[in-house]
Amino acid sequence: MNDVLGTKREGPGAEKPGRVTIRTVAADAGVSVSAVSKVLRNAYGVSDSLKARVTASIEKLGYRPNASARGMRGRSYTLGVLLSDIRNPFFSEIMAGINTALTDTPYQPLLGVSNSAIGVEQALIDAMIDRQMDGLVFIAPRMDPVAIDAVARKIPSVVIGLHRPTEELFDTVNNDDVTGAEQVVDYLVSQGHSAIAHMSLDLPPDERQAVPFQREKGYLQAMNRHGLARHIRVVYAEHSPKARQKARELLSAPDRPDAVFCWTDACAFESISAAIELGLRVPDDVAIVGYDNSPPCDLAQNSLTSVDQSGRQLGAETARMLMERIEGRTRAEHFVVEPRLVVRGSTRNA
Amino acid sequence: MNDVLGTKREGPGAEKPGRVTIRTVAADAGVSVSAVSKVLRNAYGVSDSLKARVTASIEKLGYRPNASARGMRGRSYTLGVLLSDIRNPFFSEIMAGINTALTDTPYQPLLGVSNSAIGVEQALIDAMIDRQMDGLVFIAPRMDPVAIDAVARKIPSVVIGLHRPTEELFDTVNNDDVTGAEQVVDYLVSQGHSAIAHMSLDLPPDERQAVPFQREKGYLQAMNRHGLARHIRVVYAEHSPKARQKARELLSAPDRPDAVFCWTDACAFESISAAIELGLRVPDDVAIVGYDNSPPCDLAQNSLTSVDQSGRQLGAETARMLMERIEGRTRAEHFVVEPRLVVRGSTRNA
DNA sequence: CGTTCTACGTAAATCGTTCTACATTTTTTA
DNA sequence: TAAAAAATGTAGAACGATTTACGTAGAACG
Repeated sequence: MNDVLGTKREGPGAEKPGRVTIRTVAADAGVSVSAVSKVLRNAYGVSDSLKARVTASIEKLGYRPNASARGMRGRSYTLGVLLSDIRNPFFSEIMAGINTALTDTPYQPLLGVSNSAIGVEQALIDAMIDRQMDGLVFIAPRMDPVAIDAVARKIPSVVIGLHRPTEELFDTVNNDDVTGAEQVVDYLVSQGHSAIAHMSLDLPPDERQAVPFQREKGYLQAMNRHGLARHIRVVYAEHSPKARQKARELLSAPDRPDAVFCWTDACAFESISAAIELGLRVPDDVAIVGYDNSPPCDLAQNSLTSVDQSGRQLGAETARMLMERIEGRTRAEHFVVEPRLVVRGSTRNA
Repeated sequence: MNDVLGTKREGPGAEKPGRVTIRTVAADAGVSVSAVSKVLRNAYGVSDSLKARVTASIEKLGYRPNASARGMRGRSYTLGVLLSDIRNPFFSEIMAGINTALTDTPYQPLLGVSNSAIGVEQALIDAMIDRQMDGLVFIAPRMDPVAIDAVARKIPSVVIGLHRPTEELFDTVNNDDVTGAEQVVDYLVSQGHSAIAHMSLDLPPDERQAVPFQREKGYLQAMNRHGLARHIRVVYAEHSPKARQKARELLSAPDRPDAVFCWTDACAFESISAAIELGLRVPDDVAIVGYDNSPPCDLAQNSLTSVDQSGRQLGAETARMLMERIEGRTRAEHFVVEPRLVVRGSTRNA
């Protein structure tokens, strides 16, 4: 009922059975807790002999620092990754790049999935800040850019898929979407197409920095440059199920385009599906192009011509930049990779 | 240089500017820190008036509890989800189910991605334990089942995709893979097929509880039941790129099967690709069946007959079970959902 | 030989919660 | 109306690390 002898810690060296903490290590190595902490953090003022002793004890006891305790004092060594759509196979390439770049660093990436729901996205960010994450990666966020500013003011952030070349609050990582889209149109024109339609994402009109808008911009520029202004036709659709319906409408219209440039692979797969359902041959009746060059492009049933933007590289750069920011860099960096068109059967007969 | 007035906390109510903690709230509401904590945890002994006052202050100040600090004392309200393969679209259905079930609970799921690498998987688990996660979800883990036992002894765990009906240390969530596989074979036989091959995953021979093994078992049972023992043929392949090669070999052999049952959709998509590359028609020359009924099955270019196991439901059940376990349930629960065959064009002409 | 640096260690405060053990009402019961 | 029980609130000790401020040897210096 009352304090039985032994209920409370008995002297500085004692501890609960089974639980290995920094004091267990200190006791085992015969040094102070602070000394162990120094070794853990590679801090200044540690002799080789002390370091060796402590390291041996850590190894022997299988000690692992408690991340919550660390989080209370500063670093949690955890990076939050905000994934707007787990279904997008391109994003998994990015993740692979991030994971690889973080191997052998003390940082651990943990993902939150928002499914493009803005409310969820904000809640997820709050949850990550509550959890003392050291930094945040946004992958193709849907939320209000102003809200991102607010977050970046609180915590080091890198955003993938948002064009803000003069942003100072956070770093950005992108491919050159305008150029990529132009490449697509240039190529289709070179193949003899002229009635080239574009399928984009249904976005609020103020999101000029968003990826779909940039791709649309490249499409429009190139169409105009080729003197195809009268063939310009942009269709807006939401995500997958709706995209197929829109594609069906587009492809069954009397003035059907002879090529469709879809803003993302997923949309292109839906378009191929719609074409097949309508009895159209790809590419003979209609050529189809996607964006991201995600793994399914390579399947023969898709054989989708697409724009490659090297997700792994983007991911790796992102991880590097975020770590730099956490270590203290304050000037923003904006990384842009050049996209590259990969031609496959959806635009050309084998 | 030395302690300037104001450097240290001045009395219990003072705090660093900008940082809203539980004491800020307590000061604002004119109550004790413990009282606020009680309100936060819905603990016993709080009057309505006190609760109202505290809630108002929390709202007004925009206070959010620090998860690290909570983690130090017990709950971190974070659930770790171990995803063995982020590319698998079926897993994203599971995630959607988990997310939905966790909305309006205090728990936040965070994902770790292992890409089926066993070393990474173990490291990820350690990282999650270091971060004081309240519970763990394993989605189709590849690691040694004995290692899972060790983890489950430390932290409440639910495992999806591991058949252990008598396990007491953790809960499991599955569909009945044996039945599902039997349904596939039964259906193919009813459609007149007999030379039905099976593509499975290349696994160490001791993993009897793993999903691919269960599906193979169902395949074998059904084949035998139909008197098709001499047609039994199982091909083992690793993940995607290798699977296509194996499928190509299988389908270009002189004794080519007239139907292929693939252990998972991804494998089936690769098989369709291989068939097309070889100039074979699906389903006329070869019928193909997958497992999981993931979203791409529905695309016309795949039109893949597949076994549905309702990922959303599995995910929701998982979340429920894990929360129960965290709240104290110790008896294991093993949830099994009945699979259901969804017939599409890959086995039947439209 | 006394003084000043370094290099190496340590003690103790601190981070923001939770939660046990009381203290103080208020209500119920006898 | 006194005693017991229930309801409500508080003080303060954890939790496990980091980090500041210092103490103590030697080494280097004049």
